[in-house]
Amino acid sequence: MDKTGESYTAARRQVLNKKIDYAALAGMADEKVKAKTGRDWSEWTRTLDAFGAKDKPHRDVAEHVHSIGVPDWWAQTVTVGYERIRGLRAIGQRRGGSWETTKSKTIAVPVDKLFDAFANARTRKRWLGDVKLKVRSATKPKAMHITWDDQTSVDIGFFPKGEAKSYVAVAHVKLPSKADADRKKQFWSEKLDALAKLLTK
DNA sequence: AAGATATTTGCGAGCAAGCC
DNA sequence: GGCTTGCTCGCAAATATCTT
Repeated sequence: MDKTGESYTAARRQVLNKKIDYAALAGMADEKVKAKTGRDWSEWTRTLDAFGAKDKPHRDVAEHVHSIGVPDWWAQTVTVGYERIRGLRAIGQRRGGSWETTKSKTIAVPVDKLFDAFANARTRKRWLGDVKLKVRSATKPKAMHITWDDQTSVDIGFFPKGEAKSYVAVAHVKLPSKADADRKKQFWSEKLDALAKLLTK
């Protein structure tokens, strides 16, 4: 790698486009934001800096954005994107500094069966392995909440998707660091695959 | 390889319940 | 009472997968 050349290129890109990769940081393409909110990221960054968004809580910023005429959902997106650009938060980081990661999977099986695979300890063991967890609560074929063996918490949601299909969404919250979040994401990715295989077979 | 379709992802809101 | 934590849900873009 040619470090000098790289940073040189990056620097030049900044000068020429003055955009850097805000879009990548924010996780939302520049054209999209521009189309929906009337401003692209560099403009938003300027606008919000001027507003003093850096020192304000999310809610206030989102409200301000909304008051400018941006629709609900986009107000959130813009606010979160800004915070990421400014380094106030990273992907997966929640209020209070904890992290979360989500994983979901569509499986060609009715919700009941899917729910069962989680609710039934024996079935669960077949794809999840022997994990020490505590089921905090379980609501019919809709959702389930679990306390993991490391005190983190796992939220699981089950949703029907047409006739015989359904999908499960796993959210692992309260992770202490990004490394943990990454690890859990990988973990769930594998387990969910295993689950799909098991049920689909 | 382009286009169409399906799946996946991250996030906050709002209400309920629990705790100081 | 007021604050924190838990529970559920919907949204729209991004990414992956399948067609042709």
